[in-house]
Amino acid sequence: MPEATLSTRDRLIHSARYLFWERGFAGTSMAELLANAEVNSGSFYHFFDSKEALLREVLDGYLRLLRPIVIEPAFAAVEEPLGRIFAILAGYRERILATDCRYGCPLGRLALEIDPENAPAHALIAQNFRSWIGCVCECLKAMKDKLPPGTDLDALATYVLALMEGGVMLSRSYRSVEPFDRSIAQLREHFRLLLQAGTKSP
Amino acid sequence: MPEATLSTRDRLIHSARYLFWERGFAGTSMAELLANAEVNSGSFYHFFDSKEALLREVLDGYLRLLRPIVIEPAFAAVEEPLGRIFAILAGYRERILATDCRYGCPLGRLALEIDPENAPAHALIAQNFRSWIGCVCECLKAMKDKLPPGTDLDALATYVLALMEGGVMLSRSYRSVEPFDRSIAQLREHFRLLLQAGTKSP
DNA sequence: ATATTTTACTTGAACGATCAACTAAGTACC
DNA sequence: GGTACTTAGTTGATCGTTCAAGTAAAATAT
Repeated sequence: MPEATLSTRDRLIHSARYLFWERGFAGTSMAELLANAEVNSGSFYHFFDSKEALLREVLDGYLRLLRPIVIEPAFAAVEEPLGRIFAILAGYRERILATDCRYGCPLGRLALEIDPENAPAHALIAQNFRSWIGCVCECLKAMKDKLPPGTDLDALATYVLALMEGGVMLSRSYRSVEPFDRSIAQLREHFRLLLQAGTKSP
Repeated sequence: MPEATLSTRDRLIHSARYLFWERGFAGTSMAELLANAEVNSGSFYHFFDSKEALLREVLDGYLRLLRPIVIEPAFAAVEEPLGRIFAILAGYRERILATDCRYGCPLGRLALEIDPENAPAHALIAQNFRSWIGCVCECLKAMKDKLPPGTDLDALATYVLALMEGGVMLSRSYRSVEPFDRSIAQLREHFRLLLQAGTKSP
């Protein structure tokens, strides 16, 4: 996969992003990574101190890719705030279908795999989650007046992320998009009820 | 940890259950497993064909442990159907706190880690999830008349599971029970709105 | 402008440790 | 004497990492 135009360092990050997602961190061997990136081990250790240092770089990269890859396409497709949230979720549905229901959120996977004592890695994962929640929170703020007064927007956004991660997980083990769809349908119902309650006493 | 009273086979399953949860499947080496169970490799291969066969046995064990360990204590504590669902979720909150927010659902972790091509393992994981959903569905059926007519109980139970898994995941990366609590609080609100809507037009 | 040194990066073999898996000889209880 | 199980050790492959030797271009000195 690595393009000839990419630098050695970028090829390593590219391959790591793919392999850590596909096989996990422990499940990816250095040999596999080096072969995929077409890099010799010596060059690897010129750019990175260790496999773990590369993981941190990958997690940092996700932080920069979140908006352009996950959020912006959804925001570009829909104007309406609530529609934007469900457009983000529809993006994950696409990913599930594109991988024949083998999809696992790369961050979710690492969140559960990486040793909790690896604090820097978990800090970066949490930062990614916070950034995702922040994007959803933007939409919620834009529709704040339609929601019941006093609604905890941050908690609601966290709820959306938790549901997405759980839905993706279930769809992977079921090898069917159905549990994801069911979960999203219930979330839609939740918002319908919230908006209904919001118009009652504004 | 393995008690002297346990058989060799049971010690292996016991240790595997612990280590696959703590370090993951790929992250657990045979040497570590054998040392933890105090078993020699020859004995291991007398009882199991491979490390993967042991994984299947562990997943099968979870299926048998779900009700006695996860469900029954919650059902014993609360009588009211909706309260029972939140008692199950409170059990996970306890696990998060007991592990100093390092908790990862053993099934969720394996669902994201295990290679999707490992069909037998994923079938067992999905069976576990289905069983969990079934238990929650029991509660929902018992309060069916209080919910809006035509509510998809199975979808609602799937929704609860997805939310629990996502909440556990976020709390692990945040190293805080807060995201879990926030998600559960929103779920409580969802049920409040559902029950409110259910009493309007019965 | 040319010679010299420094820096940046690549090469691929080799390190010791550990990996999952297997075997054959042995013990213990029927 | 036969079945069930344990013992201790070996297998060759693979693990993440290191290293000495090399190249090519940029920076510095003459």
